[in-house]
Amino acid sequence: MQPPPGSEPLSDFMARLSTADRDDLRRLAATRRVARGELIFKAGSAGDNVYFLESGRIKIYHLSPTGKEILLWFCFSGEIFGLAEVCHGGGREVYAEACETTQLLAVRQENFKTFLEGHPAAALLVNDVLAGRLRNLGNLIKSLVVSDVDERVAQLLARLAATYGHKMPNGDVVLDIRLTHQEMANMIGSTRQSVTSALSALRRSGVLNVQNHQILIHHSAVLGSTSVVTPPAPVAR
Amino acid sequence: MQPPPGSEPLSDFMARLSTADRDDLRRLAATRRVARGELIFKAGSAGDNVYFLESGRIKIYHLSPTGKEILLWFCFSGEIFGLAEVCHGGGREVYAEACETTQLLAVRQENFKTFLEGHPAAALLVNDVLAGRLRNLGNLIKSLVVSDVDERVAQLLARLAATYGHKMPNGDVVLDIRLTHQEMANMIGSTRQSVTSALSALRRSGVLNVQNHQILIHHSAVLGSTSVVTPPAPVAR
DNA sequence: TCAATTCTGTCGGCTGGCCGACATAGGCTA
DNA sequence: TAGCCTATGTCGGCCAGCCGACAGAATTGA
Repeated sequence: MQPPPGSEPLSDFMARLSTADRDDLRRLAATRRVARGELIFKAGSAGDNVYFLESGRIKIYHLSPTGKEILLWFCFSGEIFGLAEVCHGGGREVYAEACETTQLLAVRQENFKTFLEGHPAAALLVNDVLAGRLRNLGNLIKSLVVSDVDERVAQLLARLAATYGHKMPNGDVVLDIRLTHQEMANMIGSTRQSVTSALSALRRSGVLNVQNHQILIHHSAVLGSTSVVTPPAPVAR
Repeated sequence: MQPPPGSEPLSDFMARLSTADRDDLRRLAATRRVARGELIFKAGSAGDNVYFLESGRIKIYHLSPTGKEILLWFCFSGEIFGLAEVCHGGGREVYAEACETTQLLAVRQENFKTFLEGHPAAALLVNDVLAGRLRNLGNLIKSLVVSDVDERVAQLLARLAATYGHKMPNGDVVLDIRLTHQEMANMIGSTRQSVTSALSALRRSGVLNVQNHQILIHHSAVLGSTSVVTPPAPVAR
């Protein structure tokens, strides 16, 4: 399977840090345990900390005035989050919520800046992480604008499978992140009902199977076929 | 006027660099002149350079398989661009095109990385720029999902006015970036016609005026009122 | 073990806004 | 000054997909 647009491996910040750097960073950090459904921070609050996920899973999202959740991305073990506003100053614009019981490290903004100044490799790594997220959001915007719901669901699955899927011996890919249709809808700007129907369409056409909350994507399936490799010639102007 | 969501001043990378750092960077750079409509890079090409805009204006966009342009952001004088893919490795995913005659500096990827390693302040500045763009795209996604076209147009104008508008003595704001309705549509995922009608609606309701390609936003107007400051309580789950 | 709650699946009605289509205005070029 | 090209303005048909509604399945909690 070719890497679908928007999938970025190597998001594990802590793992990519050198051992020495990691130890230095750990010395600055306070640990914190968060239960499922609890907020780590919310829009409007001061962005005084940067966080690192030791275990568990959190989601970063906007909230619309009517309470609709716009899910921007997940963070898994090892990932850094909450630094966009910290880099920039000003309050949070997004919410960070634990999807399951989560263990995390918190580092105060000033301390993290000082740390980066003394650890150039870490600073470049942060660039990398931000750049990857920027690409992801750019791709999401593209698909919001040009793709219909069925396509967006397929692309979402392809992206998730590439990043978090487990490859089976026969080439199939198993995705065992427990996602509700509602959450998927929040990730692609659609509704619960539309995701349900898109998924059953995919199941009917045989590209995937759902068994007890695991999604099994068949080996031959070309999901999210909006290829990036052969863009059309730029339009004449 | 309160700062609308998604507006980020201080995007002028070069200006925020210290004089010494700027000189060091200039030594690594080749200059290049690009005419209006010319591409600096395109999706699929190798991301071997980072660019700095000396003068002019460029736009960063995706292209859909059908040739539709998805405009992610503009860069103006002093801004850095083309680093997301460079940080990350891999080819370009977006197009960079000059909106007018443009003078720019090009620095090779490896050299820029080395430069950042030796200039921590610059590396932090890059973080800042990326973080700002990440926030902007996040806000764009939010508005794509929750706002209708009329609202999105208003938010776009508010954002542009905050970043690039000139304040008049009487409090009105003048926006003199020459944008076609088509370009605006490309920035908010809509169509030329819908932007036209949204703009005339705004004109009719008296919040703005258009005279020879300048948009004049009335002082009292509260454009893009989707405030970030008082989000509703998170939905119970 | 039995509520209580949360998810999944399906259906129809309603509509925002996309997509032609066409007319006019404005800006460049010669 | 005429001619060309691009941008603006307006209209109507059409449809993807949102929304409400409801039933059944699956989970959770006590």
